[in-house]
Amino acid sequence: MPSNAEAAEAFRAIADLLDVLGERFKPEAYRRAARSLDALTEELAAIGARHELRSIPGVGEAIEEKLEEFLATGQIAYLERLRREVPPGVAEILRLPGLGPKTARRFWTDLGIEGPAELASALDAGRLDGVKGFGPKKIAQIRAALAAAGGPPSARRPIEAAYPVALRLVRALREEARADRVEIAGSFRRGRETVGDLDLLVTSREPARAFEVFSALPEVREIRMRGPTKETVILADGTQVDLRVVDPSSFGAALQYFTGSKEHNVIVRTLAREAGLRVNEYGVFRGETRIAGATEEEVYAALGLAWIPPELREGRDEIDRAKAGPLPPLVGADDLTEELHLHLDPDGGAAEVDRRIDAARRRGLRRLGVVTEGIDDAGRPFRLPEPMGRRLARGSSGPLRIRRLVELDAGAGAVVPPGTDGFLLRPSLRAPRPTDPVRGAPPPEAIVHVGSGDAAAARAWIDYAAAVGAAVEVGPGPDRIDPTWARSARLRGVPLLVPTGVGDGPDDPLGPIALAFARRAGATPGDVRNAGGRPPTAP
DNA sequence: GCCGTTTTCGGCCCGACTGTTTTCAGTCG
Repeated sequence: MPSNAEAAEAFRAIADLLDVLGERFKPEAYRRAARSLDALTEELAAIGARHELRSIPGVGEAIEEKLEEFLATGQIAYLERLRREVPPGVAEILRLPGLGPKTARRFWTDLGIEGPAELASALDAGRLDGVKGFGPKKIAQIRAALAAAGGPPSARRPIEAAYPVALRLVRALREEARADRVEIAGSFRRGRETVGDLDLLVTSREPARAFEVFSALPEVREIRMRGPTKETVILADGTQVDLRVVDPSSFGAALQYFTGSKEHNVIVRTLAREAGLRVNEYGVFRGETRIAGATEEEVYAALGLAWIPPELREGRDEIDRAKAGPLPPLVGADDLTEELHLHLDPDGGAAEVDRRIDAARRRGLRRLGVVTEGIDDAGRPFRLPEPMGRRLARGSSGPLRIRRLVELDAGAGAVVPPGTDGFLLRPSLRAPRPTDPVRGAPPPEAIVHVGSGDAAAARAWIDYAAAVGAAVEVGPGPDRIDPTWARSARLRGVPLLVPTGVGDGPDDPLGPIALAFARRAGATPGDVRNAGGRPPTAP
């Protein structure tokens, strides 16, 4: 059965080919459908089985037919036909940076160039010299693009990988460039699991200085373009970063605009047009008069909308909900009053215990759950060294209570040892079987180490959690569930466990990203086990 | 190809930047 991602990929291929053929609006229609498929929280096949494909935004009569064909046969005849019509190399030229559909089409139809290799030899033979529209700089740009094409493609990376880089850039702009405000917009701000490029937005009384400092950062490998308000650079690891300097009076509008998503912004602008207004990155305008722009709140308010958290701006139903009034507040960092899954470094001794307890106090946590035995994060049997355990036992004081937790393998027939305050269950390292019992145990507080990669296992564990009243841990990495699964769990009434990252280093992405994922799943404090959400109950 | 308090036709976001131009086309986000 083809996956949602495979269907989206097929539609993007159709869009590229239609681009080359010079179609005006169809390519965007297919891309829009592809983005909708990526955003689905359900498998396409299930929607198809209910005959509800047309309910997907951007799917009309023609695309519905193609989806049904794809689900039934794994192929789309229309795509196969387009592929026969356009030489495969022409689509490859389209993917070179700086070369778009118009240019790829000209190469193909006017010059008979059907792929990157032919383009390279045409350049060497001087066949582009003197051709209208191809000056020396353009030709150099094409050569550079061809040379870079052999290298690694700049794919989207997991957000947790981009996190430390993004923080470094923000710090440099604040401290060295003395920018007044610095925000990361784009999919990073929306808490997407993967980010393509980074969009940085700053206000500064010295814009030139901001660009100077930014260009000179050691991470910057190449300056791709630079104008008076915008600069694009490529970092050493291939990440593209856009820096924009905006006026404080339009900072909110710019932040709204560059946070996206694209689908969200299209709906926002359509709404504005219906109200006789115009929205761009400088503000909300009635005629030539700007009526909002300094903050996001006033931009949304000018359109009759409550402010919408970035994590929800995906063009689903968030705008309809914001018309009706303020959205229920999503879980925030201050709502997390407990940590339920902390592993200490067993070699850290008393200092490690004290450091984590101090951090928990400073953060105002009421309960700190430390795994004292069971299985460590690498999957090995684990028991906290006795001196650390004793020090931990003396840690409860004031409003902070220390809890001793045990982490068990579901398949091991494990027994919950006496003297512990609760337990966490993780899928068996061998064969995940959600029905595997843990002898003599109350329901686990949470299921941890459930990844999103194996859909069948994730679904089975969410079912199990629903049956016994356990929470499921959300967060980055292959051992936690992603926002899509977290949303599905939440809608089934399964509470989420959100790691706090208490005591982690300042660049450690675990806490902030886990929180963003929970928010992306639409979780309010009541949906989160360690934010005072409902406690475990027997089945 | 999709969509509709501008619904069955006629729109479809729009501004920044680059390169090659002498006023603009193409690409990108």
